[in-house]
Amino acid sequence: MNGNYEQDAKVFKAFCDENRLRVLNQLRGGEQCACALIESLGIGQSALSYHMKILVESGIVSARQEGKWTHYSISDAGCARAKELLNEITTRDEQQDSSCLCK
Amino acid sequence: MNGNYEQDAKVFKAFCDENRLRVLNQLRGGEQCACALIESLGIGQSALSYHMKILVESGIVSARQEGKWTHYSISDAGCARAKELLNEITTRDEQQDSSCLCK
DNA sequence: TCAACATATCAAGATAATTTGATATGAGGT
DNA sequence: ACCTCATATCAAATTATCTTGATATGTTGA
Repeated sequence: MNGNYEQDAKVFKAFCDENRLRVLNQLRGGEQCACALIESLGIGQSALSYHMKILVESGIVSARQEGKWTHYSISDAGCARAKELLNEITTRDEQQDSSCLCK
Repeated sequence: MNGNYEQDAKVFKAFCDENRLRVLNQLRGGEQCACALIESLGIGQSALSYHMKILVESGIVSARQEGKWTHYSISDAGCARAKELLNEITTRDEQQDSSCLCK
């Protein structure tokens, strides 16, 4: 763990909201434009935009502009990074000693 | 993806708060009791208890009572579950068709 | 049983995240 | 240039999360 908890927390924020999980689930089928997401999630345009911004900034989703449409897709690099992070966070660190002083 | 987004989001909430990431990082060194965590994180007793509850309920941490002390440790099963989930969420689903109707 | 301690819970306030509606930006077509 | 459409941004209201201090619960040892 590198110590920049704020940055790491940001990555996982992608996954800790129901609407964002719904978006991600839909993107598992492949690239989608905003209009398709709005329709199938039954969410306001403004709310979707808000969540997509968080997803893109976390690195988990990438956005591609095509004329007036924005197409979103899951970013392999971003996901790989998230998996690495999760591994790191949950793997024992032999450098640390665990001696608990209480008792 | 199973569709219970609320439950899945709960798992990732373990990782999206700075203080919880600090706790997890410290637990990578092995089991720790609450008093050790309070001291090294410089956090109030009540606040730690709040965060530990979230961590335990997410399944990522397990608690072991020993007399008046509670010892916390990273749960291998919970972490495995989180990794599975993350994999599922970020893996392409061939069942879904990705046709985007716009344009 | 009582006092001391560790942790949990509660209620209040503080802060942050989310939703909504209104407006801004920017692309395409006329 | 103008109009329309897709998306982004903003401000306000709502809701969720986090912190703090006070109190409750449960354990240990005298």
